[in-house]
Amino acid sequence: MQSPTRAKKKTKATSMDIAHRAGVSQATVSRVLRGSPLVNAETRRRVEEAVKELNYKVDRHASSLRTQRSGTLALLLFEDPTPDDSHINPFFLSMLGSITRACARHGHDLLVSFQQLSDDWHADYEDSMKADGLILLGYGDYLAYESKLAHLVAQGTHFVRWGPVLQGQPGISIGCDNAEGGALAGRHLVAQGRKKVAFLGDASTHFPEFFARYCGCDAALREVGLRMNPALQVDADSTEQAGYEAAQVLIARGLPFDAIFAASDLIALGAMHALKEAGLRIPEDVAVVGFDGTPMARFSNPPLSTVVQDTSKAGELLVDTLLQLVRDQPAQSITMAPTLQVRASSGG
Amino acid sequence: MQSPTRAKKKTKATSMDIAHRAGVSQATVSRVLRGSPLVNAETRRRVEEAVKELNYKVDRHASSLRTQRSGTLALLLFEDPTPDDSHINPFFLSMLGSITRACARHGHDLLVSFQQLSDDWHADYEDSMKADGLILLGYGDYLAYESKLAHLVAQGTHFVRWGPVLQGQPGISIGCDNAEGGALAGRHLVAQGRKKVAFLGDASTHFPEFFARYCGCDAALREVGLRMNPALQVDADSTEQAGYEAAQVLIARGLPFDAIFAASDLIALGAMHALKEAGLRIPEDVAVVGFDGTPMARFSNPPLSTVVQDTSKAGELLVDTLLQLVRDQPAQSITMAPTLQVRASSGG
DNA sequence: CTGAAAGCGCTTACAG
DNA sequence: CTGAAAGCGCTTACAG
Repeated sequence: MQSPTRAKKKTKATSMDIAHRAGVSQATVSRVLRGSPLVNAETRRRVEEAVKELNYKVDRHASSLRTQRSGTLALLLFEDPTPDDSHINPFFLSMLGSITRACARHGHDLLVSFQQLSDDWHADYEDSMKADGLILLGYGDYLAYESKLAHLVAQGTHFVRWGPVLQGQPGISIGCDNAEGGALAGRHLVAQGRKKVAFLGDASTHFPEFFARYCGCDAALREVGLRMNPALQVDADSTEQAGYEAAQVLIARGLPFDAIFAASDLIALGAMHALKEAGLRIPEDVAVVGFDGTPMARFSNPPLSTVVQDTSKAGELLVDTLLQLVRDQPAQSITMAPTLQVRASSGG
Repeated sequence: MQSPTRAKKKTKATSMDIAHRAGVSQATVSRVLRGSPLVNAETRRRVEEAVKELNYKVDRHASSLRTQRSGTLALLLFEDPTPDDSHINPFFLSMLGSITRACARHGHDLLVSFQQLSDDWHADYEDSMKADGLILLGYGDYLAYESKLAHLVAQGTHFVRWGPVLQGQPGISIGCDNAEGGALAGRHLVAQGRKKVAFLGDASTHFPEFFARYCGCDAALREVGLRMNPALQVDADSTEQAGYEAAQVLIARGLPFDAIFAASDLIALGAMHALKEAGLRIPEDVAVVGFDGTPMARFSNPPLSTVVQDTSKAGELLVDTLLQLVRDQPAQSITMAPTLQVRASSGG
């Protein structure tokens, strides 16, 4: 099909056109559009009419240039290393959804961008005035990340980060209580009579979120005199493939285990795959609990128990907090409480 | 945790500052930054050095105001009626991901926004100069939609729509060959020996995509002397809940059927739920095929056969085509070929 | 309550 | 190859 004949783009109406039509000065048009209280009601009416007739919209760039505010927030999503093109972590995808909604509710636009951890992102968006503030999202090696955050703080950039609230960390974070989430999983597994809980996911200071989940689970086991066995921990980043391979490694070690606590749902899903291939029954032989509360956890076979992070609320909090920062109001880091969703994978 | 003492925001460097520092005029700075060929190599070097030292970024609003180009594309995602806050259709979520990537590759920013079909979106983004062009995404009643598209064309707005390429439709579309997708499903079910294929999803001109899927499946059955039975069709929009309810309605009708072709994966997932509750075995009693190729299709129980739309390629094509339009280059609608992913739900 | 005027930070003819 | 100057479309003191 050929390109249809395109209507020649009409030259856009400006506030000058509105002024002429309404018989007022351009300044008055601007006052009406900004909702200034010092405009006569009748004048206002005439202007609004002209605006409607000419289908006028304020030019965003002119306005932002003058006010030095863009009315836009930027969401930077990190992925390092670059994953398969089509499969962004579903947890971040739902965050993206709720952040977009929260922005809309607050009358802001949202600029979305994927970044590599290695990129020179730390000085771009706000300096070029594209956005009034930044939302940072993504897994990745925290130690590599921290200096960039410090740089942002030094530059006076407004930003919030999704992630754990850590001692002395630069900037403000909104995050889930990962230790509590781990404890939820651990207590549940203990209640199911499990004693040998394996952990799939990196458990070091490079990934403080995973590490806290591990520690929380360990703490829960210790409440009843048990503990995590480091020999039952296998590194994995948050992909199905990594979970699959990690579970194979775990099985190959030949040590007995009766439960897997996976650092994310994606890891858990991959692990279940490997368990089934090895002829292990879920949950009879091995109970599995994931983390994140992603949509697909409900649909897996068997349905996956998971520690749920409320992405809706998280998105709202991220945007709220960032907007406070942008307005130079005091703001603080927030830790959210996770909940446990028990399903068949852990024999609930 | 209290807000950390924020470094006082330094006043941003402007091209004037760079000019002073490099000992040239502001105009020359601008030329260097825009890559103008008429700048002396040594001059260029000095300017670039100053830019680096002061960490200067071109002010986007000033630049856009002057050039009347924003370097930004807007993605409008329609949802009507408003669904549960957290669950955006996963198919659109992956489109969002691939569109974001494609934009980045082309050096454009992406503004994301959710819209209600009823909103006054048709004249906003481009008129306010926020974006150079629009990408339209979303399900919804096409008949309600069409007049808005015509309006966009009349206004000379640059846009592409994800959706079927229809006769005489306003504007340009990139879409999947839904009839072919339906045929793929139909032929496969026939090959599995199924004869009574039910269809879950609205099959009317209001939803041309679903309708084409239905017709394509029907055509495939007719190739072997069978046909779709309208009494085995139940309306459903693309949610799990609707699929669940539609399957219950179907079962309640009491007519025999040995396969379900669902208009989307979400519908299929909901339907499988209802089938299992009714004691029907998948695929022994009823084979199920979905549509979209969403990630969770792989994880369902049993894994769901589905007609796959390549979201990666779709995102790339949408952005490419829109950019052609923005540059006033000829562009055309494109129909993409779907593929069939056979899994256990259809006894493959 | 309203208008005239300055200025936000760029880009790009125009002149040299 | 470079600079001086106009102007993109607004917002907001300032004066009345």
